[in-house]
Amino acid sequence: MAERLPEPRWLDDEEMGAWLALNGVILLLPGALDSQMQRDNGITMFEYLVMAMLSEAPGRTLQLKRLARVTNGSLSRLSHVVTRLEGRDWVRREPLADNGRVTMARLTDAGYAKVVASAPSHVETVRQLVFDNLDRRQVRQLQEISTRLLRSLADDCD
Amino acid sequence: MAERLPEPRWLDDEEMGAWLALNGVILLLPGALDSQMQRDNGITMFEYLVMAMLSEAPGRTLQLKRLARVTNGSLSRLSHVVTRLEGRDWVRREPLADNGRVTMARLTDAGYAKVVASAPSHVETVRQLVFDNLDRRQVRQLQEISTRLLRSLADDCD
DNA sequence: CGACCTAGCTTGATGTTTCAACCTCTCATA
DNA sequence: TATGAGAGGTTGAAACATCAAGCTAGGTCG
Repeated sequence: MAERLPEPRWLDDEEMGAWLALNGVILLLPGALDSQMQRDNGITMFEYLVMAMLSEAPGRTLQLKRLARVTNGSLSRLSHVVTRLEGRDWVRREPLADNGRVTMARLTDAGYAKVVASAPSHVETVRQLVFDNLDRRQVRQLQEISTRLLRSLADDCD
Repeated sequence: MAERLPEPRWLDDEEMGAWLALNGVILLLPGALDSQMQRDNGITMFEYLVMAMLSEAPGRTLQLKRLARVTNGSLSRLSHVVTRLEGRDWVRREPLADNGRVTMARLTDAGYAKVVASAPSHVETVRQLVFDNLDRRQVRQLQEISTRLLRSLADDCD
């Protein structure tokens, strides 16, 4: 449990300040987005993400593995979600003829309609919670910073 | 479901890029922190946060309502977590004599020891996942940006 | 004093995520 | 042409969060 390492590299004041603020954001933002989506559209943020990614894919179809990657979710999580979405007739699983171990997920017309109907209120929320609070310069900084963090998070779980 | 509002204020390219990256971060970072904490210390990130906040409070004691606020969690969530932590003898509930409807949470000595033992590996993880990827300037930018977002998130749920 | 109102907290049901185990199919290799 | 390894996917159980309902103690106002 206790590592035998020397003194840990503690955070200094600037780092601690940044960390507390970031921590609050990653704790509150997902919840805020989720509850808006649930209230206005009756779906999870993650379900929306899955369908949104499908809606932009060629043929509105994507392999589950690939879908898992673009949504930053585990394969297991995705499988459960796709099962739920199939139950609502928004997505259908389709086996691939020439490769028996991949499964494709295809967005149905009803699913596409659902995404289209849910998008406006979602974008408005993102705007209110994120971009209305930042100026142009900060938007670019946010992208640069997030991209760097994302890179180190991504190798972690690949 | 469909608002009767005019055209939504869609995101432009820069905003969309920033949003996709930020979205990845808020999707992956909590999971990464949680799984490190679980693996190395056998507790949830949120349980750690609760105990860490208590460890810095005067008398290692805080009212549940207040504890809920500083951890950015709901009262209900907190109540469940405190029950779990009581079962492990890390926290104790203590009614307040002069006001029968508040409940205090006090960190036990064992709980304090647990926080102290868990801190180093946690800090190391935060460093690897966040600060090792940023330069000094970006740390300040991150703080400024996160603080702004946090402000708009906080009035949302008060 | 007595009836209501609200703050603070708890609880149980429901839904979602995670974890570990498992299955099936492909491909490389002998 | 077997055989083993590993990729892709599924599933059930356990852990956790959220939601709505409920409970009790303090105030408030008639």
